[in-house]
Amino acid sequence: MFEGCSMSDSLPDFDLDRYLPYRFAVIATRLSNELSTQYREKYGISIAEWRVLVNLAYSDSTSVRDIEKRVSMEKSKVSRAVSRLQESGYLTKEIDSNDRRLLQLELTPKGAKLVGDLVPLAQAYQRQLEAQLMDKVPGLQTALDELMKDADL
Amino acid sequence: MFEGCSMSDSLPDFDLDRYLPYRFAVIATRLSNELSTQYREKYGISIAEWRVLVNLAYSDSTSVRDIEKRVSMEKSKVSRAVSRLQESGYLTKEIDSNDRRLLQLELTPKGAKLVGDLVPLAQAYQRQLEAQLMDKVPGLQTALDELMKDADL
DNA sequence: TTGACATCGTTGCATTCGCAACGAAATATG
DNA sequence: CATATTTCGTTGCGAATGCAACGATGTCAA
Repeated sequence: MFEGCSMSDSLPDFDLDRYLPYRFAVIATRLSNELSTQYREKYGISIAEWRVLVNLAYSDSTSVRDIEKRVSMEKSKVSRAVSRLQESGYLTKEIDSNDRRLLQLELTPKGAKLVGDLVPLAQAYQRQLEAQLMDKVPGLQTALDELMKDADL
Repeated sequence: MFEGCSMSDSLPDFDLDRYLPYRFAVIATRLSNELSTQYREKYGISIAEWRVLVNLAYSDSTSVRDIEKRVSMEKSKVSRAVSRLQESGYLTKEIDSNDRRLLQLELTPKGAKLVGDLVPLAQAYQRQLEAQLMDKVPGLQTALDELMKDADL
């Protein structure tokens, strides 16, 4: 009841363990790291690069801007991830002929093969999380839906 | 059904929008930034520093190690945040007399006053999130409880 | 008691990050 | 048309990050 209050100075009550920004930060870091260590070691891919690859494979995003919005990553981060992936031969950059400011990104066969290797790892991890969460999955997902809603304003 | 499958190459089905590590990363970044811009501008405090302050105020953590575990931050990150806060006069560092490897961190009155200013901002943001989530809050929190469980293994 | 081992906090270093500024290209305005 | 404004992707730069190594201290066992 009087948690966080000492004798002389009185701080407002505050429950860090229920505080959502903090909880999300802790869990997000943990989930990202647990998985990314797996594919970093095997394939030398960073988290940013993973996101770019998956977006190219599973969404209509073809430009840096599209990915930036879809994944809410800084465009400089996307740009550098794309460059590294291109140097490694996982994707190609071409200038969009309709709007020459835009890039047309495309997975190479080598890139598609890499995604084919990476996705099963991700799926296995997702299943592991869902097994841990059990019946709490639907409630979690709908809450996440709500929080993702106005992500692109 | 056949999403993510093009004619020649066949990628495994994968739904990025339900993928938990990705969703947590996006939301966590968004929540942290929205709040931290508020107090960065007003008080010049970073996210790492905020977490150290709140832990000192609202938990029994007094050493760098305690905070490191509680908040799952790298110890170097904690160490540097602590140093900055000390330089600004928000906390004091003393060597633990029982175990001289440990630090005894303590908020100064100035630091306690800062926390008293910061926490209402955090609470207002929490209320805003809960208002958006409505009845989805309990389901979310129990799911987060589950995911935080083995955080300290 | 002594020496091997573990723990705590700091620091060096290479990498990554976010932000702002930039050139090129497209669009809007006059 | 001319030119002001906006958009896209890249890059420079200072700050932050993660990781390993380190000195200092504590613990454990021979």
